[in-house]
Amino acid sequence: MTAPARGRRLDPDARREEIVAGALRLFAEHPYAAVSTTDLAREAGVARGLINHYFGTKRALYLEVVRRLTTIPEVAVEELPPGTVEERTGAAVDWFLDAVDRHRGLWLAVGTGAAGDIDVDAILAEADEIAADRVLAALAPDAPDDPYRARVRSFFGLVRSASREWLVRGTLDRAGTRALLVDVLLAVLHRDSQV
Amino acid sequence: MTAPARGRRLDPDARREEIVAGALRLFAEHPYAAVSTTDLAREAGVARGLINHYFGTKRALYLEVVRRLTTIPEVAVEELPPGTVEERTGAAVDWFLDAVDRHRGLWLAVGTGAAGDIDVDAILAEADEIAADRVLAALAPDAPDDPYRARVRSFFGLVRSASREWLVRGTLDRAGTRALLVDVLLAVLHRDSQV
DNA sequence: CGAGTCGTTGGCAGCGTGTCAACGAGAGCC
DNA sequence: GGCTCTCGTTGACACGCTGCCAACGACTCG
Repeated sequence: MTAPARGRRLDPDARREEIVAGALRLFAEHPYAAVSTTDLAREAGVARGLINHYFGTKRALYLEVVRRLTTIPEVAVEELPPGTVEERTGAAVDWFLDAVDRHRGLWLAVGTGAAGDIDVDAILAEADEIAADRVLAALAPDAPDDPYRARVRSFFGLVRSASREWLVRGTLDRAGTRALLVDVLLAVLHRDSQV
Repeated sequence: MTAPARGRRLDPDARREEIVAGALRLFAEHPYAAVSTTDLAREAGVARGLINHYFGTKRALYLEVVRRLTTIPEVAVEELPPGTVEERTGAAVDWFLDAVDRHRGLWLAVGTGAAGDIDVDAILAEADEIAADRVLAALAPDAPDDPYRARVRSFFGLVRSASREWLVRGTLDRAGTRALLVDVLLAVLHRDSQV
C-alpha cells in the first residue's frame, strides 16, 4: 500500500510540507542532536540531499518546525466573561490549562525543545510577545507597557515550569497549578512592592 | 611566558581541574554545539584525546561544568536579617540579584544552556530542589511541603525568564526585576486564591 | 511523440567525535 | 647518579554526520 515511489515528482510546497510533517514527528520525541538528516530524510521518504535543497540546513528545518509549533496557539483568547479581575484571570487560566492539556505533547516539546539557541530563543520570544499582548489586553488594558509587558513575559517562564511540575513531575495537580498561576498572574499585574 | 610544557605530568585531579576550568570559560560564551573538543583541548593546553580520557565524552564534560555552576551558589543564604516576611524576602532577592550580577555570564549560560536535554534537566532539577529547600526554610519555615515546594520550583522558572529580561533584553532594570521577584515570591508563598 | 524543465538523487569532501596503542616524564630503588 | 617501572599523555585511526553539487529522469508543453 502506498508504494514508496522513489523519485516521484511533487509540488515543491507539498514536498516541503511532507518533510516538515516528518520532522515534526521526530523532533517531538527526540532531542535535536539525536535526530540526523538521514532520519529526517527516511521519515519523509526522500533522499537526504533534498533536506538541504529545501531548507539549506538541518538547523533551518528545525527552526521551521519550532515556528509551526509556537504559532499554532494563535486561537482567540478574547471572549472572556465580564466580572472582577480575579474572575477573568481565573477564566483565562482555565482556558489556557485546557489548551495545554489537549496538546500536552507538543507543548512540552516546545518548552523543552532546545532553549539556549539564539535563533530558537528569538522565535519563542516572538511568540511570547504576542501572547503578552493578548494577556495585557484581556486582563489589564489600562496598564502601561513599560514594566508590565516584561513582567508578563517573565510570567511565561513560570508557566512553563509549572506545566512541567504538573504534567511531567506530577508534583502539582491541575487545581494546584491553576491556583498558582492565578495567584502569580494577579501579583504580576498588580505591582504591590515599593521600589 | 609560562611555557606550554607539552606532555608534562600532572596530578590527575589537578589536570581535571584545568580542563574543567577551560571548559567553563568556553561554555560560558559559546553554545554547546559551537564548542569542539579541539577547542576544549586547546583552551586547557592539552591533547584532544585527554578530554575523552578524563571525561569519556564531550557531553559528560559539559554535564560536569553544569554541575559546578549549579552547585556554586551553595554559599549560605541563612543569614537573613530579622523582620517582616516582606523585608526578609526583599533581602533574599537582593542577595540573589547580587550573585547573578556578579556571575552574569555563567548564570545565563546555565539558564540558556541546553534545556530539553534529559541529563541537564536532571541536574538543574536537583539544584532547584536544594534551592527550594533553602527558600522555604528561610522565608516560610511553617509552610507544608506539599504544594509549596512545587510552587517555589515553578517560581524559579520565572526567575530565569526575568533574569533574561533584565540582563539580555534590557526590558527590566535591576529595580524592576527586584520588584517583580518580590511581588511574585510573596504571592507564591501566600496562597491567596480559593481552589 | 520529442524536447526541455526542474524536482530529485547519490556520492564526494570536510569536520568532529571516540578509541587505542605507543611514548616518555617523573618517582622510586639500588 | 643511573636504571626501571608506572601511568599520565599524546597522535593517529576509523567512523558518522553535515553540506554541496553535478547528473539523472519524471513530468509538461508544443
